[in-house]
Amino acid sequence: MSLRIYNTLSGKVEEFVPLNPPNVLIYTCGVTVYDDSHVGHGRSLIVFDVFRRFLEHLGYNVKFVRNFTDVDDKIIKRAQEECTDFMTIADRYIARYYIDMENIRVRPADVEPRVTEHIPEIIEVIEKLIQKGYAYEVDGDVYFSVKKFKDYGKLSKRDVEELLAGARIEPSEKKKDPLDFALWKSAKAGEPAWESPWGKGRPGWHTECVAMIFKHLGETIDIHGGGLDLVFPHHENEIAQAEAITGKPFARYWMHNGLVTVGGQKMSKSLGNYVTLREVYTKYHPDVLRLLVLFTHYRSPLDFSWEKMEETLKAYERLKNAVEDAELLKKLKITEDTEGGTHPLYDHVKTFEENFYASLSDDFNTPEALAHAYKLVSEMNKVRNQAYVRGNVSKRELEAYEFSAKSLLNTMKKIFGLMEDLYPECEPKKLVEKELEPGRVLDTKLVELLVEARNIARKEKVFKIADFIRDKLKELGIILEDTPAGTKWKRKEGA
RNA sequence: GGCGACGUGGCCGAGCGGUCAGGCGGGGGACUGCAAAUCCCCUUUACGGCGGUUCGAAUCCGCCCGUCGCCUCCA
Repeated sequence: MSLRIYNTLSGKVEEFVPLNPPNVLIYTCGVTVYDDSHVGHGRSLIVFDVFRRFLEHLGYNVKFVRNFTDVDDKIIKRAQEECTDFMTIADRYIARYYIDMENIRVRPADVEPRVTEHIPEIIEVIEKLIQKGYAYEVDGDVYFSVKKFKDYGKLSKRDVEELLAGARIEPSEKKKDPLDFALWKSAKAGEPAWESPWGKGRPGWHTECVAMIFKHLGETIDIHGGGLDLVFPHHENEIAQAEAITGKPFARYWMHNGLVTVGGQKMSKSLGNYVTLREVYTKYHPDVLRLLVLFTHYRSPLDFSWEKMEETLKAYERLKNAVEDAELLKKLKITEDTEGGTHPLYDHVKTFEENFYASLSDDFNTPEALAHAYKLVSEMNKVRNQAYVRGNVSKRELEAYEFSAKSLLNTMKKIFGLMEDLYPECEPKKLVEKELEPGRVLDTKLVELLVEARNIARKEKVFKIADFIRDKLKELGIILEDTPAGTKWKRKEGA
């Protein structure tokens, strides 16, 4: 089945055909490391993390590059505020970024280049642009001449003349044309600077991605991604630089994720309406955030709220219960089969898997894919309910349920990165810097002991004691559920 | 002002020409000592408004109303 994705460049959903199959080259714009990442960054990171996993599932050999902008105005400003150098700030937030990524289960990219480690490559790009007549130097600054690049505006569908009308020009700048953008900024006192053919200075923002892509991926890549807010001017400027140099298409497909909003407004630092990833994953299991992101189509806006997190938590538990309860079902009395033939669940699994991937292939429709997963959950629950009501499970049912649970878990784990700590193949990674809540430090053996004591009380019909134990454990973050197959206990995932 | 999105049932959120979304919530019932989980039924003749195209439109076209994003750093 072919993959179809929306290409911002054409404004249409197109069939995805890599330049050199089975290789796929992807680049996404990473973060500027001047502060902690928030949910808006998280969404973009999660979306492309899952998309990459899906491409790998399709059999592509993916090379994924995601950069760090580790020198820029905001980093320098932050350093000045803290009376330190910009590199200290950048290093700190890169370290914190990695902690965030581990916690929200975003896999590292294959290459994660830093701007400060690519200064020679950036200078090379700028030199080529000057040679080709697309850039000019003024007093140590270098600007790209937008009017020289005839395709300017093709990504963001903007008209140069119209842009010109609304353009404003900073009085301090020396550009010849208001639309021109800085490739190289001459050094100001106290700011980081590197030697260049134009004197000491530092790179402008838009050139880094071009230089890094040329170095790590090549002149034409398959997919370039990022947040919708990067379309203009950042990505437009990248195209201008890269294509001015090579004369070849820079990226064949441009993918942009919708923005995260809060109360309908864009989540951003400047508005102060942001929620850091750290805040989210210390309150909720990381899967809940992932699921929240995947429950909305990647191109639509996603309005974040804690209420929605709470709703998503419930939805997550429904998914997880279905998988986990295979274990519980096993504890019921197992009877011999009374019916022959294959259990209907096998068909539902097949349908689920087919539809799940079909949805993802249709412009990466994760909400629709999830809907198919929940249909399987529903079918599994019916089987489970019947078994519970009867108080026994047939071998045939059990096998079908286990097969379904396995399919669901494997798919969710592999593609969506969910439930990674359920039946881990190796030791689960500890959530870094996750604050230990009371429920988390309770010893498993001690909980089991209390559950056992409570069940003795239940047998003796001393419900006061039984309920007391259940209530108190709940306060400590342990949830008890009595089922025909015994008492199930779990740690609370939520706040 | 220009460009681009979007407005779906109580809420969230897919679908984008004709048969299903899905999640969350609310009500009733089954099961249970109770709770939880799960199942069944209901909440559901949903698609911003007004016209038009069509045998048929939430889906296509036009106009209007409303919300948001980009146009400056931004995932």
